[in-house]
Amino acid sequence: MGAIKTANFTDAQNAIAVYARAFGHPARVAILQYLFRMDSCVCGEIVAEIDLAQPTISQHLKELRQLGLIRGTVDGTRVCYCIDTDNWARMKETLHDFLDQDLPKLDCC
Amino acid sequence: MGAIKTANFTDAQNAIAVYARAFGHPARVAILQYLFRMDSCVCGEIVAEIDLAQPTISQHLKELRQLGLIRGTVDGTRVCYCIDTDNWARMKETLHDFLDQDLPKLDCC
DNA sequence: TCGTTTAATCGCAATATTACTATAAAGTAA
DNA sequence: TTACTTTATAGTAATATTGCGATTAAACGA
Repeated sequence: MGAIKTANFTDAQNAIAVYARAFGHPARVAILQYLFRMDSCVCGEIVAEIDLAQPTISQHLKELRQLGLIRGTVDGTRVCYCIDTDNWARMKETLHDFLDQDLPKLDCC
Repeated sequence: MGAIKTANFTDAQNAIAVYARAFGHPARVAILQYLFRMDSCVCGEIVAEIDLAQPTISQHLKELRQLGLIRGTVDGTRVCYCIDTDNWARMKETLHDFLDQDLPKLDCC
């Protein structure tokens, strides 16, 4: 075992979990926050911003890229990264329905 | 290795990651959705709702309880679970600041 | 050309997570 | 009491994740 039994759950539930795992590591949170703060494409400086080895950060960037949350475009020897705003919005919509279900304060327990 | 280097990140970044990992498994998403749908305390039926072994679900419930997102109160041989609405709201606040940073559509890359 | 810079990939070790079976604990009901 | 129900815990195996050193790849500049 050790593998998630995705077949037992709905596509929507699995999608929420996949997005959540993207934010489940503080380095990826930090990368995304940095890209938002810069408000534009950022070439190279991400490794300098975060205190992890370059291959480790490269791996985190790859995960975010594969999920579509960021884009990377080659610029000479560098690679420029930025938030993919369309996919970010899509992700937000997916999580919004889940997070924003509010309840009147329960007093049953 | 294999352990997250939390010391390299801010408390806020780590908090976002911890909450996100709670939603990083579809079974925990399903449990929370069920509790929201029931709109009250739910005793016992969670195991019947989700196609995983009882100890596995008990483990997922424990994680959600330790994070404070749900409460469990003993009722005879059963345990009743419900959303902890106060902590749920706190969690939402933490994640909202992160998720709801919007950008004008970038065209730099 | 050759060296430099930058980022990705490979391969590995350490740790974490998921899921189960078996069992225990705690209450209920006969 | 004993049998039963319900949930938690212990222990374990399989898989996933994290992180890094070493290396590679690709583009640049002298």
